[in-house]
Amino acid sequence: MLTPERQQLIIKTVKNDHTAKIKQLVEVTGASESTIRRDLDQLEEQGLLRRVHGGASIRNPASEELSMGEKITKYHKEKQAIAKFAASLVKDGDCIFIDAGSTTYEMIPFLKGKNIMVVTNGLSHLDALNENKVMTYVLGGLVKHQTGAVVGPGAIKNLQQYRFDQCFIGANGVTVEDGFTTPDPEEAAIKQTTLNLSRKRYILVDHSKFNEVAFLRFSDLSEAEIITNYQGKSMDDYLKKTNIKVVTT
Amino acid sequence: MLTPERQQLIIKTVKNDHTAKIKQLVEVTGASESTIRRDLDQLEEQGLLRRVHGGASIRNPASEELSMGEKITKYHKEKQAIAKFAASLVKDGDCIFIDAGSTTYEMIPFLKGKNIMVVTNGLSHLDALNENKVMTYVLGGLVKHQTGAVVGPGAIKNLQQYRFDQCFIGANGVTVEDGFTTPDPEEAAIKQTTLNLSRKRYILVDHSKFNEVAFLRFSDLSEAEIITNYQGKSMDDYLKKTNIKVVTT
DNA sequence: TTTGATTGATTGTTTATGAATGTTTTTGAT
DNA sequence: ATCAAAAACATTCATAAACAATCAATCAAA
Repeated sequence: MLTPERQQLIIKTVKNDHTAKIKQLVEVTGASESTIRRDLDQLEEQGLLRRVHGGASIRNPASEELSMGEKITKYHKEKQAIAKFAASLVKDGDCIFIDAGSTTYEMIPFLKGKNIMVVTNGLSHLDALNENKVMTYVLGGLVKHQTGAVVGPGAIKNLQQYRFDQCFIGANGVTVEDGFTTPDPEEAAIKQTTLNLSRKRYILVDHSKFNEVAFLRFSDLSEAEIITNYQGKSMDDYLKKTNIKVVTT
Repeated sequence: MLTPERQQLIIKTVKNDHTAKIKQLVEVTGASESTIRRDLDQLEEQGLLRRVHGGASIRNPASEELSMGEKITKYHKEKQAIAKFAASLVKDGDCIFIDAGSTTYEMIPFLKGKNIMVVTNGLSHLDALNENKVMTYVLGGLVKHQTGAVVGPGAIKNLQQYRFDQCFIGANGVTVEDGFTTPDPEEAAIKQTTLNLSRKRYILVDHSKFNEVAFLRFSDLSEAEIITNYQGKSMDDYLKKTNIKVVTT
């Protein structure tokens, strides 16, 4: 048996049971104990599993589930800077919508103590909003467990009862031609509806979303202002269509 | 059995019962008392549980980061038994309402895998519903941060779009004269409205709520059936007014 | 044939475990 | 409140299992 094949088998076995003894792996692969140990060393080096006395286990057995607030997100520093500026636009007395998503989530600590009303479809936002003593309305509707967002026709209908001074929306792609795009149809519908109900409209996107296109378009560039840390090319083209606030980390 | 597997099992057991004796853990894992003690030391070190004389418990509610599901609740065993029976009444295809509260929360693990639709106003229920792969609608409205419940006129209006095969409601007080009572006006309104929208109506209350009266009455005894572990006096008087299922721990 | 890499066996070392020890804490009776 | 018994505890120690390190054998490529 070849080395890569054997290591694949090891990974598969460990993943399957969440844990595997050396003896099991010897039996499964037909290799010797020494070889298995060497494989485990390598696989741990690559971060694919965790060695424990007696065998191996998957990497994160102890810290089972982290809420989204605790998850490590890409470009966290950048998102925080974007969110901080966005939050600075919110004035006492405002009624605002905060979209589900990791960038908008970062706004919440910066809203602390403000006398505002927040509506959100992001379930993972609720704890943070609570901690920061912000008056919160949660959107009703189907819970999309994967992302912790509230979606569906019921949510749209519920949403239409509100009017917002400002809304803060995330996006997965931004281009000059296609505007703002996102992969999920139901979330796209929420974003679209929200934009229609808001006086001031902000899209929060980090640099990695620029010049990318996702499956569904939910708005033209001109419909909302952008808050980002992007400073790359085509900036002039973007600026012809809408206002952009560029923040630096 | 490998260390991580054993420790996972310990965590799972402790989480499930909110508390576990060393002897139980010895039995469950098949390890010796010494090993269990060492594991508990480590797990406490990692902040995953709390050691107490005689065993371990989940961490105190003092650290705010725990969801309600993990908080220590009084009469947990009893509530679990009540909830288990309640969940057994739910059949595939049902649309049900689950009220916010610690007793109703305990139903969720017993709903695992059922092909049902759940509507809830309990935000702390959402994670558990997610984990157990139950299709969930969250009620929209004002988030009452103290209890993690959705309330308010908007919530009532949102609620009225639904019709339920069954509803499972909590209460803080039950008496023959005053029926079901609860301290919070807004939550009372939710309970009342829900009862009106449901075909089968169940109130889940542990023994400590019997012959107690809270501030607001939200229903007469005859309006709903009771699931409880109460076996005290006046049972005949209660039975004249409604059906009571008594469960034993 | 030589070189380098991989393997499996052997070595002494380290680690996890469970039993045994005496100590502390809890409990219940006075 | 006080004391004695029981339960739970921390600590120690011996042992068996798992370990890292080493080395010779094997195999493939140069």
